[in-house]
Amino acid sequence: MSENVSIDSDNSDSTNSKIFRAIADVFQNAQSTYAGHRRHIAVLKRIQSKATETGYEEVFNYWFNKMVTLILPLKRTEIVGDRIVRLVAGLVASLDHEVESLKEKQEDFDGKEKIFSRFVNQFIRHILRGVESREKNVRYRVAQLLAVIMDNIGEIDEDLYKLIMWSFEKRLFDKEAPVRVQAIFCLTKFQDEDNTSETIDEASTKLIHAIQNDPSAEVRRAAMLNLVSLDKTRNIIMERARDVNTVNRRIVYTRVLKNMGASVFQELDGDLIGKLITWGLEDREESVRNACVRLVAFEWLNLMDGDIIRLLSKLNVTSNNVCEKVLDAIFNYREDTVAKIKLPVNVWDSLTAEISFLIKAFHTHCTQNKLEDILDGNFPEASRLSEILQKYLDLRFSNNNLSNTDVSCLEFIIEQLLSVAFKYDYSDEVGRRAMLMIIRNALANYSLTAPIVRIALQVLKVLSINERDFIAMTVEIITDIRDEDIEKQEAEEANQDSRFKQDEDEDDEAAVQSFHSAVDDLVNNKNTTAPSAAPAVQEKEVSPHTLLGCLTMSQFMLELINLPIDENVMISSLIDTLITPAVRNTQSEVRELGVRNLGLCSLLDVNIATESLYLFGMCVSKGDASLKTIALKVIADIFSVHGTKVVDGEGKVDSISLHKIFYKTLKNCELPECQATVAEGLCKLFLGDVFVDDDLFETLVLSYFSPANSQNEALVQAFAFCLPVYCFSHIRHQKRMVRVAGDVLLRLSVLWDELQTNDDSSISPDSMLKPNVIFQELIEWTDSGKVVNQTEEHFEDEEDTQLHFLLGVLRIYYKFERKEVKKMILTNINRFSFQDRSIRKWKEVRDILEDISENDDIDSASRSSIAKFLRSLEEDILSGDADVDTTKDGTSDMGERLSASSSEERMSEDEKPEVTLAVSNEENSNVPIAGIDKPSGSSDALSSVLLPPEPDRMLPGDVSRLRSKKRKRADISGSESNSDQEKSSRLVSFVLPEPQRGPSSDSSFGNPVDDSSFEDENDN
Amino acid sequence: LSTATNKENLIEDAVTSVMDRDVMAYFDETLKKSWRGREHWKIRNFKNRLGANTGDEAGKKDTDTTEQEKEAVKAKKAAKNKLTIDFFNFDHTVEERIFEKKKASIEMSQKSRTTPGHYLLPNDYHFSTQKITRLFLKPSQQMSFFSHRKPPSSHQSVSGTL
DNA sequence: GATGTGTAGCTAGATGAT
DNA sequence: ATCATCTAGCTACACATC
Repeated sequence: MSENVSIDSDNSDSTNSKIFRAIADVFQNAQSTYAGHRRHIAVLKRIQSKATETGYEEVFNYWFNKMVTLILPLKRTEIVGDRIVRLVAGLVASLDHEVESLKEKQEDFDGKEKIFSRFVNQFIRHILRGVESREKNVRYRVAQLLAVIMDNIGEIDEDLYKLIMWSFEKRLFDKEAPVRVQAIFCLTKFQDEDNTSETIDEASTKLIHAIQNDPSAEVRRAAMLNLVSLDKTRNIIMERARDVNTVNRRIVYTRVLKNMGASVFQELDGDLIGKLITWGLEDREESVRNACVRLVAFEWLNLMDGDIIRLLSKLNVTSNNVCEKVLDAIFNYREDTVAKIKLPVNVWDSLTAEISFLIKAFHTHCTQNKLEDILDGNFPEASRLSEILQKYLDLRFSNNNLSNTDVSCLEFIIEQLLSVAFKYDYSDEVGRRAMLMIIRNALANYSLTAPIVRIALQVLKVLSINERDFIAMTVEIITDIRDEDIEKQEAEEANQDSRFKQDEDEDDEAAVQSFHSAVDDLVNNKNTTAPSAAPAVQEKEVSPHTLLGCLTMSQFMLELINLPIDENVMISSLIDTLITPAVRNTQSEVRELGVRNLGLCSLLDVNIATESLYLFGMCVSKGDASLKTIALKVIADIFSVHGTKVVDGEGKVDSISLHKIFYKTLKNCELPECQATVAEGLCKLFLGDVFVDDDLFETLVLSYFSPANSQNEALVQAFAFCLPVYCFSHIRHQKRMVRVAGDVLLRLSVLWDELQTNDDSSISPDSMLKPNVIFQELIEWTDSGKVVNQTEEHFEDEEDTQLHFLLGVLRIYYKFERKEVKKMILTNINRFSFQDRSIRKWKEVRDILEDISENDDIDSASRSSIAKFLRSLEEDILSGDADVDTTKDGTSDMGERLSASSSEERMSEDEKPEVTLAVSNEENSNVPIAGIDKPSGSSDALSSVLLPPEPDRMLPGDVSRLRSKKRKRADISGSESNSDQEKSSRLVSFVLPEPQRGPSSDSSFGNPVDDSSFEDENDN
Repeated sequence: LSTATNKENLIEDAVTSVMDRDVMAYFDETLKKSWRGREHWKIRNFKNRLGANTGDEAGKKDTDTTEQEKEAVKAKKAAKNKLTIDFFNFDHTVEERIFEKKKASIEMSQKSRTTPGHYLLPNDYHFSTQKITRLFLKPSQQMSFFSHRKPPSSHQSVSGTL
């Protein structure tokens, strides 16, 4: 249509030209500033109106479209574009408003409405011509225009809606993120805001898809802020509190939740609020934490008129463990509010869950900040506190008609009071004694929940004269509970007529029976003294419920004490009468508690630890996931406390067997929690220098990078934290990393290579880090400049430095067969530091690199990286330096280390540089190496990684990673190659999950002393 | 153990704990941003380098640079503000190019349209030096690793409670 | 895909308006 | 006094460029 209108620029008087100039004039002025837009809009409306009246409506439209078209190519940041867009928005808004008001007044509505509709219709259709333009700026401006039009228009007709929907469906997947953002804005208006049906409308569905799947943080943000808040969409919006983007996370607190006002407490359930606040307060980014603090301590608290109690009740204090953090935030950021807290004397008589919690938090806060005056002013004497505690204990336990909520509320109050009591001032002896009485009484006579028992024992310990006294009291209580239970049972048995509990008794029968036999075993085996209780009582045993109670109490007690057991006869008796039988109990809950208790005892006594280690090993080997986890923790703690003296000796457990258990657990992807536990435990032990084995350490590093474990967040995060801490905490640690780094890199590169080519694997290729990233991380970890507490040892010892790692990698350079991997290595060598002064090694590095540069087929990036490296090397190290070898430099070739049976063993001195050069030349010709190095090319080595390591197949391909020098050595001492192969198969099996292969899988360890020592016992 | 040894140990432990605290704080600080390990460590490295480079210079240059920056910013803003479109005289053929479509795709690859992880962070296990120096079974008991170094054989790592 | 530049979205302190 | 508005400066992310 527009094409019919010709522009006759010569005839300046023509109406056409007048309209053109009038419109152009408005645009010309409007582009430079927002000021005057209102006037400009009025002018445009007048032009349009006049043009329409005189039959020039289409001319107006033509020129208007033309003007707007001119700003379409402007890039996003061009303010001129935004101004014109705003002008259009203003015009549309004004016209729409006019039509609406006319509609209300019922005058001249039809005409205006039609004109407006025609205008909007043709305009949208016009700019939509650019919706798929090749120019991203055009697509952006088109989407932007559409968005602001939608913002300012009441309704559009069905056809237009469909057209826009159809066009913007595709723009949601535009290559350019800003276009997608505008597309989101556009669709926002098409959502059904008061949708009550089950289904979600089309537009919202698209926003939901974008909020979760769009790679651009800004698009997800736009979707998050514009998705309508319905029951169905709320969780989807709130989960953005864990968005990978910091701003998005922050906005959940500063806008989404803030804008909800007090309705959050109605619309979100308590669990979700708890999670949101926990996430916010624990976020790694300070800005997010601050945003969350502001929301809670300012917005929400202000909504409650500063009433902390009201806020706590909104947060369901009894079931939400976020409240502690919330109060911390309030205490730290709202000193105004804290200053207003006054505890009236009578508050203690009518405690609620919320009040008691506030009291506890307030007390903790005052204690931590040493606010003695406030403490004195608000908290009563210890004796009074004990009365208060007694009162609530009575309320809880002297009344049989309590509802469940009453019970849990009272228990919550008691727990808070005990927490207060734990940090209380007991300088008043009367108060101390009063409290002591009540605590002892409560522990002995009431059936307390585990959290209450725990805190009560902590209080008891504070009140006791010394640790021995504490132990004596606690053990006495435990014994009393047991005896009383048995007496009660006897009494019940005497009353033969009462049979209403028959079923339960029968159920217990079996457990009791096996418990008996277990105790018999124990007594016979260990020759320990029988419990001091009368022998006749032994016929009856405590009920499972009481047993659990005793074990729990014993556990909490043991967690609090440090005295050696040989100074504590009472604990010995506890072990004999309670703990050891529990370990042998068939009920898993009892057994787990028993193991935990025995573990805690082991921490106190090296002999118990040594004797029990076998049992713990068995638990790991044979137990279910939860028993395994406990036992692993026990073993780790035992090593942490006692070191390695608990193993390898007369009658002691073999450390090799334990190591095998660690290996086995670490590679068992079926039990990720156990993997994570063992990972953390081993890291601790390496950090404590309890373990110093290079092979085991290498396994840890491989587990970290293994694609099989990439989904095990706990494991990955443990390593991500511990490995750098290990490497940077001591130079010895770092040297261990240096020794394994080359081999780690090679193995993982081979594996990555295989994953890229073999896409049939169940493991997706991108679940593994690319070798360059691994290489970079290893370089970082081996940078001696990052080690803390550096001493002279540093400079004295030139062995196993980062340079050693570099040299090791370069010496096996041609093992990295894939060109991509070679490039990744070469382009990262400049990350190595030049701290090492070992001239001879640097020269070897130079020689190898020069050789690679000359002879290997590498791309320009690699080549320039080498050149750059060599330049820096000349300048920093080799400049002006004669051929003097300044170091003692006992060659420690990576490969040789691998073939050595012991990690600590130092290398032979016969290494010559020319050997390496010869190797390089050999590789240059790209001739596959013959002989034992590579029996069947690379694929064999690769398949050995991916295939389950068969026991009888000793992975010949893997020997190939030993280069010429290793070959020499292997020839000389064949016995060592065996151990290397054995290690290979073991390590390799870690990298990928082991397919289920039944019990024979252990044989892959190939060690004569296998861990079958942990296999037999339970099977009888 | 004699009382003398105990005393020495106490003193040593005190010194140790101070050193440990510093070292631990250092590690917690430097590693807090790379808790997800892998991929994500890169950002930290990048930042470290920037910090290291700018550390040395200060003082006089400060004013110079700010002035220069201000000028530069002004100049740029001026340049930007200058851009105006002539709505009276324009190239009428431009419209052709503006609406021209592209042969190549202007859309995202099919693969990047859906993401299983939904761009959410994983659970944060909050590993810290505090956490890894605690015993599993007795979380209140801290071990000291970082400066309390003895030969592995005579190792007795648990020191004090806390 | 590494690099330097630009930008969005705060954050804090100053200034002015009510 | 309390509340808006403005300004400079900051950082993580996005963009552009090679």
